[in-house]
Amino acid sequence: MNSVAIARIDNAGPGAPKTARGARTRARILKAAEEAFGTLGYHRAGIADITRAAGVAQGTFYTYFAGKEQTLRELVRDMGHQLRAHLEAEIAGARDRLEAEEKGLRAFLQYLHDNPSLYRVLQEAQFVDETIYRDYYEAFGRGYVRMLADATRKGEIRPGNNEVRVWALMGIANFLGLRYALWEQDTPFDDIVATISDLFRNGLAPGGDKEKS
Amino acid sequence: MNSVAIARIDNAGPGAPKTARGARTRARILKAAEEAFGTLGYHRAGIADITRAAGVAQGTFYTYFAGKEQTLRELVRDMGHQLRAHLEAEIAGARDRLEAEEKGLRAFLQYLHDNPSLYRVLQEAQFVDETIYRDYYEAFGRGYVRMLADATRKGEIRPGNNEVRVWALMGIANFLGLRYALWEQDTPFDDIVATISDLFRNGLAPGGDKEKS
DNA sequence: TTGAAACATGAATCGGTATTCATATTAAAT
DNA sequence: ATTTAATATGAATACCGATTCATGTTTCAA
Repeated sequence: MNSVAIARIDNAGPGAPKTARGARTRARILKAAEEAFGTLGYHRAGIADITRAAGVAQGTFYTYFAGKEQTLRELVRDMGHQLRAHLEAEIAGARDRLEAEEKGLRAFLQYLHDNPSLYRVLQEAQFVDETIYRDYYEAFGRGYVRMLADATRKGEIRPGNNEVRVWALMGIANFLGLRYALWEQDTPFDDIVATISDLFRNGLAPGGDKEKS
Repeated sequence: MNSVAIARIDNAGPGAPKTARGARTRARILKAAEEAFGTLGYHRAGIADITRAAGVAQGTFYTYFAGKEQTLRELVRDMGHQLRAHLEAEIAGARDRLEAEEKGLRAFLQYLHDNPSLYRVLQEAQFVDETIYRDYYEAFGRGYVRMLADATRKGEIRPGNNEVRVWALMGIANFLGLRYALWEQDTPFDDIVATISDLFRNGLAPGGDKEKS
């Protein structure tokens, strides 16, 4: 009885699978959780919804996850990695920072359109445990600031407070994504990117455009 | 028994108070709900938390509100009105659109700092009932687009897709507010406004500043 | 003053759901 | 083939919190 209890406790953590079968099952559950959280939302989604979609019994969930919240945590981490990897690949060919911003924004909009769960999972995580959310954006922001610093050094953008800029840029992408990639696709991504590109190249103020390369 | 049931049902709605005392109580409950939702979050905040803070019994809550969700709905409406009224007043003296954007951003940051509940209540509403959130931003956006259209007509800003711009601008304010007004106040609002103002006046691209008035 | 409507109470109800557990089944090693 | 660890099961548990309701108290008009 005692040994059983200890075994349970040791097992309480993530319980990494030790078998191919286990790995498959765990992955199925995680994907099912992403879908459930993404469509129903974190609170409305029950463990039952997740396990039903994964095709396993409710108890199986706890073989691999310590609870609902840990699952959300892991999902945010995974989805963040995926997104970042995707964006980095997409902006790889850019000649300069402004072009990278254009490519990055377009890629982000498209990615959100194709993976709508990302937005909801991430935003909801904010209210389940704020540190999940903060960590995500602070990590994202740190990398972004580094890129802007490089660009400043290369003379591709004006000197300025790059940290503030980064949060502004993340806000732009976030809201445009919500409005034009998730809610209504009534404006072509090209138009959106062109509008924001014009903002970055010329600002909002009137007056002659700057020289183009 | 039947008449009682009917009376209950008729009463189920908002149950507008008919007495000064009732009005006071309702207002106390609403303010308590704002605080509870703002600090604990919508899901964690229980009716008991609200009524305790308001100094009334749990049942009293249902004398004035149909339920937890309706309360959130009403809060978002109220807080939205307040914020908009405040911002309109703050940008009233602006000479042109760019100055209005500066004043508006500074006022928004300050308002968020002073009323931190706004952010959380609004953002969480998104996942309780998306229409609450959409309505809020679409209403906000409509007014904003009108202002940019005016500014375009007056030649204060470059022609462009003002709807896209508005969503970008709302995103900027939102993220800067979250980062610099709610999370860490490590950067003076003046610096933030100056950075964003430079973005609006000159873009990110290098090259000579435009003429100043 | 009095009676009815409005307001207030708080304990009980009631539904829901995250988590546990005793019990099978399956996979790999000896 | 046998044994043991890993996986899987799903009903039972256990808790939580939104809502209700029978009852008491206050307000206010007549």
